[in-house]
Amino acid sequence: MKDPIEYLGPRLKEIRLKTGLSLREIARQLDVSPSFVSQIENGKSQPSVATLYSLAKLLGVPVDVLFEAHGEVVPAPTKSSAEVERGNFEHPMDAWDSSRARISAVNPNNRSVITMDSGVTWERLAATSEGSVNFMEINYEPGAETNKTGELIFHDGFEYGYALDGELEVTIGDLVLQLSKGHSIGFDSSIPHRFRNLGKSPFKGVWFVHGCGIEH
Amino acid sequence: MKDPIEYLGPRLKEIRLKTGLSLREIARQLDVSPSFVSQIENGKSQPSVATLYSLAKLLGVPVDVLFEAHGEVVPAPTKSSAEVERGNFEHPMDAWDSSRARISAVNPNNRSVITMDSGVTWERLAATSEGSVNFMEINYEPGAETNKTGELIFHDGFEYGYALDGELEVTIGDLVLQLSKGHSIGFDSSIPHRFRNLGKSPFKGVWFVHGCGIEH
DNA sequence: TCACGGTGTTAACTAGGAGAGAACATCTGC
DNA sequence: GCAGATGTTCTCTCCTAGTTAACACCGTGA
Repeated sequence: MKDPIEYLGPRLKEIRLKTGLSLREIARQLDVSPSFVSQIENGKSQPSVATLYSLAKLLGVPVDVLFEAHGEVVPAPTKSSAEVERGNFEHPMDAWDSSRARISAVNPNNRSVITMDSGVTWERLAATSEGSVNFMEINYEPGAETNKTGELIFHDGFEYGYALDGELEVTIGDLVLQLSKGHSIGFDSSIPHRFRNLGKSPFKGVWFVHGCGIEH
Repeated sequence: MKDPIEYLGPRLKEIRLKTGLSLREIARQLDVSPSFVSQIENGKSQPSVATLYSLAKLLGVPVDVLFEAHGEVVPAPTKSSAEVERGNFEHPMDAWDSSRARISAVNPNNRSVITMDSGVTWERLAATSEGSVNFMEINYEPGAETNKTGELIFHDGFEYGYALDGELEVTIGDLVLQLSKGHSIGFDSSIPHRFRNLGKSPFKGVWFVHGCGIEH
């Protein structure tokens, strides 16, 4: 039996490529040098347990899978299309300014709307006074995706979603799942993720994003 | 959040003791010095990935287990069907224990359910690892109310709601409003509040309760 | 065409810690 | 008493995790 640790490097690279993150981006997040990440992936060096752990966390996989010899390669590449302009801010909970009201009630035809890339809209469900929170209905038109470049995004905090209508392909780390009416999810937003509507009808969902107030 | 790596040593010791192996025996098997094993268990030193791996293998546990905070390995994530319990706890976000998973996906017929007083149920929408958060679908049968005594309740944190179906009378402070499909609210939970279903059909809504980040 | 930003790779180096080895203080049971 | 377990805490060494270069390779745009 060969040493499973030999596979660690290649395995890491495989998973990283699946997430679409660059080696340098990983390094930036882990606060190590890019060269070191390269050395790890090529088996020229080994991480400490600490970096191994945060590496696994960042990629959204349990540590154990890093020791497994082979994972099946899922294609899931990209597909770019027409260009649109986007609302851009680095964190989804900064989408709206926080209000001062302690109570907020919103009815459906009265919502504040933000239009993102290519058929993605956010409608605010409550004008909260909390700065670190965003409560909204998200809409993905058929073909729409979080990021038209196909890259996965990540940010501090947690995200919770409830599917109201339509279907949504959700990719979190190397986990891919299909969300349909009534399904719900919750996940650590620091795991790289992406949503895509591969179906024929628009997807609607109740979404809740909140930061943990951690700064880096 | 504390560094899970701090737990590694104690966790190892705990598991080792459970297996009945002596520290020196472990050292012999791993081909390292007994003192080093001791240093690891007491957090005075950290193993390399290689020794960490063979350590886990020797103890017969997946590596991930070594990073979990405290005992009770028990992999089962409460997958089974609707378990029914009576709810009494002081704060709605303590309704379920926080899980360790960073990603949680739940489908509608697989939710963990808590039955409250008089026709009120909570169904968990995500087994979050955040302690201060609760993401759920709430159900108010016709005639059901938050508190059958008619009193208003309050607690720390914030609450956000989205009405899926039916009607709900919401009282927050001296504000009374009617929630119907598509309506949404958000409010400071420290304001005394109460919900009542005065209609003829059950009310369903997506609810999100979260504390102010206070640890307990 | 060159410049510039991105990507991943390798070499040379260093500081810190992984791990050794001894000596320590317990407990048994003979 | 001693001989054998157990786990702990020193001190010390040498290896290696992680650095800073500089490297070559794209694209893209001016």
